[in-house]
Amino acid sequence: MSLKYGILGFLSEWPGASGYDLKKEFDTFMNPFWHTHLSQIYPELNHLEEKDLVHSEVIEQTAKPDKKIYTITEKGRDYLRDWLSSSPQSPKIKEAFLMRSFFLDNVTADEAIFQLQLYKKRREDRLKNMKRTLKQRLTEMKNENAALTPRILMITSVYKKGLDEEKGFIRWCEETIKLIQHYKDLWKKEEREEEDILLNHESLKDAPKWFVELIDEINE
Amino acid sequence: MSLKYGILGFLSEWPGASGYDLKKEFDTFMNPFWHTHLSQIYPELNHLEEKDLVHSEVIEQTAKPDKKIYTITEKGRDYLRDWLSSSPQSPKIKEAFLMRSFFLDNVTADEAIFQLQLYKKRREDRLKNMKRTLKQRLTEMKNENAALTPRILMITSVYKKGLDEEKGFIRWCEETIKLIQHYKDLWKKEEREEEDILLNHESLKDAPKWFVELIDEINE
DNA sequence: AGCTACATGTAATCTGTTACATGATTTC
DNA sequence: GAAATCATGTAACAGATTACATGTAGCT
Repeated sequence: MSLKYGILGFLSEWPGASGYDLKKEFDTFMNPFWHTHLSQIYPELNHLEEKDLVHSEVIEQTAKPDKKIYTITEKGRDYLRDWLSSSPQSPKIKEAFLMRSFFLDNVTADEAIFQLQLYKKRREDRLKNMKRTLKQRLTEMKNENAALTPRILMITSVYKKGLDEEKGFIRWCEETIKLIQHYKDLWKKEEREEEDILLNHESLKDAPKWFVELIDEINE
Repeated sequence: MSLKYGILGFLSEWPGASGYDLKKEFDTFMNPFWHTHLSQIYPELNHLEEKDLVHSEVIEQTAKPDKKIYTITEKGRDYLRDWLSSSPQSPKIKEAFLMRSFFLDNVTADEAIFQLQLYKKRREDRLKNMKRTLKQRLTEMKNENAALTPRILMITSVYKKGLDEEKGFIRWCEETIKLIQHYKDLWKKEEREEEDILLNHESLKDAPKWFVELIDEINE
């Protein structure tokens, strides 16, 4: 549903991209907020052209396969602006790893910690790549034309959020690992039942700070 | 792909839920990380039962339609644990509103600000609902059995992240609104071209702090 | 009289992913 | 000699969404 707008949005600023170029952009520059496949891009481009929202031109190349480059039409720009002005919906969230974490009491504390460490690494890699891509693009833009534009503002703002998302997940993994380590004994069922740790202020005294704060926040 | 694990995970802790019950849980308790539809839940439950991962029982009700309640089998628990121990993948992010924002230079500054205000409201509503749900569940758990369990730890940790996500988006909307307001003139094309604002330290002196910091962070 | 909650499903459609197909050039 | 890059697509399958179907009880 949103893919077509991503394509139109990208073409609105960088005309003359091919389907293959677009895929590379989704994998790098647009990676903080969207991903897709070539097998979805090509039919979508054909569909957009049928509706006269984009227009294509075949470029013959030597030593490389021919390519079709696309330009957005005026009708396409209107269509994009209509979307940008339509009422934004509440996000439809699917965070597979948070779902996993929600049920991590089903495995051992060590396994849970291991999972969080692995996921933290994935997010660290994403953060590194994002920084690299942003730096590269800002440098390119500076070299071409050093003027600050609305375009650069919005890109920077979205990247700020993208980078913060990665940092946020990395921090959360670390905090959650500490939490599990602190309460590791709870995972050993044998040691429970006798003396239960209660969900009250005294028992939470030396628990990680954020955990205590959350319990407090919820109880006003 | 992950839906079945969400169902198994939920049934692993709250046995005796119907498809209808599960939908309510996805809409409330599991809302911070997943969403789905009844028309996806019912076939999935039948599929899980065919594979002996869950087992159902029809409960006849008076004044209400009959319902089928589900219990996870031992095979189902193994299947869930296998998933929980499998290697977590890098997230496949689709944030429609960030994509929108990335292209908001295509509409006026006022329209962009309006969009961000609307989206901020959506996130504020989500935050309120999440807090309400968490408070309610923690209260229920306390009343039943005040013991701190791995289950409660993981739920709390995931909710901490869910709440932070909402707060993070709300803050980002506010910051981005301020940024657009600060650079509003850039959106009026006529006033540009004459004297371009450069992407350097002097021109960024009175720009929002986070914006300057990001530019610095990227340049090491 | 109309709406919401309860409860389970199917059908049609749309979106997304993996696999397949082709073929030249460049890099390891 | 194998793998990656460039380049465009189709086909099959999996997952997600909207619409349709049915019917009672209770609330406004």
